[in-house]
Amino acid sequence: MRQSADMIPMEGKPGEAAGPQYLALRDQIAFNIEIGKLPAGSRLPSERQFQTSAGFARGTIRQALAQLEAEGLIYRRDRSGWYVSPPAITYDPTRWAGFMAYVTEQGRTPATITLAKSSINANAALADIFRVAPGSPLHVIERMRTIDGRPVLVERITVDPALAPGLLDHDLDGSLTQILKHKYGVVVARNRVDMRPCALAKEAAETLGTKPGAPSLTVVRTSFDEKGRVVEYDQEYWRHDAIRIHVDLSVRGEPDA
Amino acid sequence: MRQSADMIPMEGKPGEAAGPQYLALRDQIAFNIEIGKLPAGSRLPSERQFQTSAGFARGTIRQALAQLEAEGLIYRRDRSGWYVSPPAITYDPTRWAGFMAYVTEQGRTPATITLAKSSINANAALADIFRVAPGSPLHVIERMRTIDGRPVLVERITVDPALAPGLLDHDLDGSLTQILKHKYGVVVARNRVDMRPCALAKEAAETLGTKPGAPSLTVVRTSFDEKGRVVEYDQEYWRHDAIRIHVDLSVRGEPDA
DNA sequence: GAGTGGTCTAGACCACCTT
DNA sequence: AGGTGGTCTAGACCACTCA
Repeated sequence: MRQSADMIPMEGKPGEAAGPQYLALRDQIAFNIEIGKLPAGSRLPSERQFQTSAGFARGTIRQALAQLEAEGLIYRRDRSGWYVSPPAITYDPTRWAGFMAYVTEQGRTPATITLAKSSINANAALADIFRVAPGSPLHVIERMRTIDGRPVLVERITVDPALAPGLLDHDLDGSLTQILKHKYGVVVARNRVDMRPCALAKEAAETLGTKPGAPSLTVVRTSFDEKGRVVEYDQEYWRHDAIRIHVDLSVRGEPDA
Repeated sequence: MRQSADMIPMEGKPGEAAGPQYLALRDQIAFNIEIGKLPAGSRLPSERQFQTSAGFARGTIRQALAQLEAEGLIYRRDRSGWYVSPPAITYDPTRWAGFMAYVTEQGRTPATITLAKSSINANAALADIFRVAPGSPLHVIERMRTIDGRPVLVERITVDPALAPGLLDHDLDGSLTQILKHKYGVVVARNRVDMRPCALAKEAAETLGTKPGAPSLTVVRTSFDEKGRVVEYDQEYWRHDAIRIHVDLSVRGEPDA
């Protein structure tokens, strides 16, 4: 039996200030998410069902959905449908725990899939980061990580083989930092993290099962050992609705806000 | 004299892998930004000029522009046009400097405009944060901040009047933390920062001169004094292309990435 | 007042996921 | 095979900005 538009009947919402129609539809969907009529992970009616039930053109529907996506309330699975976003994971760059630990702590189920491992020759940018000559060999690992089965990030890790020869022969689905520490005696002493909102490039979008341009958060992490050598250079692309940054600090330096 | 589409002639770009037309147009525009033909702050040709020169329907043009906006390469000024984004400001939540200091340090010109100041009664959420009874009076300040004349953030600051009576009578265009420290002897000892990508709500969008749904970064900062009382609760909404987070840390705790 | 982006319509075909 | 979202067209009118 086909599912009709009103199998997930949307509640109306008390009148709002007039505005564009797509925002009214956005409000209505957001309202239904808030009150739990559309629980996390559930699927929204199809765009064409909205067309019928809401009476707008499909473009208008898609504007409302794109707005909700930008807000992090819903996400899309390419050519499958729109789904309500699960809660985000909180990430604290000053705490020293990895993905697996974070996610487990927060009552969710993490998983890692290694997509590719290869050896490349350093281009100018990488040569500069690792302080090696351009063309030097570097290990590159590409992984995808999921929370409760939903892909939330793709990452590309670069490691200097001088510090970890034969690294690619290990099982890389766990903690890389652990492998570096226990198998190679390489210990991370300093960490640099850069974050910025961005949009998914085509490739990353494909492996995350979404569309190029989907909003995203780029996290670039550079790890140094006690001698200041770069141990690990990790570029992560997160679904923007899956992560939340939290930092807790005591004062040092001069207040001047 | 009217400006014709080819007053900013767009360079063609070496052939790319086939894909949607809007991505091809995106690549072309991004290329022209990279090579400096479209410098930071400059205005792009109008959508209708693109329609003529690129030969696509306007919807397709707008898709390319929205993609570039999501990537942070361009931004819009409502009903005025599309502009190339200036470089982002780097923000380090572990460093103890305010907006004015950051921006100046990075060779840019900051400014603050106080939009509104008022007294409200705490709702449930705020009462919980400040540990006061619901309905207790609270100071609320709304400000907009600009870099080189471009609005980049709106913020809403809440302060407990018990700690700073008469705060609203001061000039609030400078550093609030300074005022609290020097006029009221209130010193911030601990700081909590939460960040997450989001989309601008209607009001914030209007004051930033953009459209609801424009990508954005929410930064919520809670400041405590040495006794653990909440001194300042600051909700900031940043244009997502204006900010970049940078954290530099030494290891503490257990590595487990 | 001319031009801009913002919103909206009503179609169409396609690639891909799902069953 | 049927349904989904992804892409694209060719119009239209509006609110607003800017000179």
